[in-house]
Amino acid sequence: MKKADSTYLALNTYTKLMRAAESVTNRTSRVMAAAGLTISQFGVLEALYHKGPLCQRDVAAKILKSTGNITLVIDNLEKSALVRRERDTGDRRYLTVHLTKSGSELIAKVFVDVEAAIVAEMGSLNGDEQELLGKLCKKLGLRGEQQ
Amino acid sequence: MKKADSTYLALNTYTKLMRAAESVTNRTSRVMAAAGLTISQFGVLEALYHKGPLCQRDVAAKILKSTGNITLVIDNLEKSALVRRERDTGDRRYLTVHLTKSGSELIAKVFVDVEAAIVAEMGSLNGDEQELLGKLCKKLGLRGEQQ
DNA sequence: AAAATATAGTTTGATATTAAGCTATACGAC
DNA sequence: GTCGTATAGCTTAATATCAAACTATATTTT
Repeated sequence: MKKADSTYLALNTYTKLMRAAESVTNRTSRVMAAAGLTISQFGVLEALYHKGPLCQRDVAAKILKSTGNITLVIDNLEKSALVRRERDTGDRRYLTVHLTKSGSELIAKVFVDVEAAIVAEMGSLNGDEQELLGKLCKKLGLRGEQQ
Repeated sequence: MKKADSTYLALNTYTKLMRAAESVTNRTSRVMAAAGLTISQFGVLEALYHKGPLCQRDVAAKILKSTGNITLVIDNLEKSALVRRERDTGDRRYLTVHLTKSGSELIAKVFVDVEAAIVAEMGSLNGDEQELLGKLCKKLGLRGEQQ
């Protein structure tokens, strides 16, 4: 394969990967928006829902965002009374973030809907195709971890 | 395949797709950041570079963003003297956005670097794998167009 | 021609996001 | 115990992003 061809193929593949990810994200985020949640807010609630109360640093690590960002996202979730902060009595630097009752109820419902949306999105591929896509994506993603 | 299994597979595939896209984006955006450009700014400059002068609406359509957003991005590019706006003499509602000399020089250089970064990213897959990934992603992406 | 409608771009208000610097707390070394 | 360092979280200043309301211009209807 000539250099020009391989460059063309790489750019083409890149574009399709980005479009697919964007397209899937757009549609799943509509489900979140319908519940009044942004993608980040959903990410935080989901982390708390599946891992239990976490300190902000762990929340940040879980959804791969900066701690400054998490402060704001949790501020907004707190205003909506979906989470509450609790100062750790042992180490007072830590704030543990808890789901409130209404936060817990909301995320339980929205998570099911988002899950269904993702399954629907992936429905354009059969099982074998999904496995294949997963493997190829993993190979690409791994590049990152190693560097 | 049981429902639980197919749901699990779909969620798993989704996660890998997102991670791969994120990982590739992170690394290509570093190349842009090194040149002092954000992803959006790069997108605008690249559109103008390959399509010639465009009105803001067309720029917005090209990079799939809202027109309100484009106003700001172009404001910032204009401050950096990388583009200039020109009021259309025929239909005065239109502003045509042009690359300046320095904008043109910058994007010519940065585009080559970004292209190289993308080729490097895709390098973890061989040609056949890239074609396969492209096909699978296209199937996923298409869902969007049809709806 | 005047009124209604459509279109291009801007503004506003909310949220997100990062990097970098800041405060408060904790902990280990001396 | 005090000092230096590390850590958790907050703040600030940019930029991004959207939706919705708005302005200016153009076009269509009547």
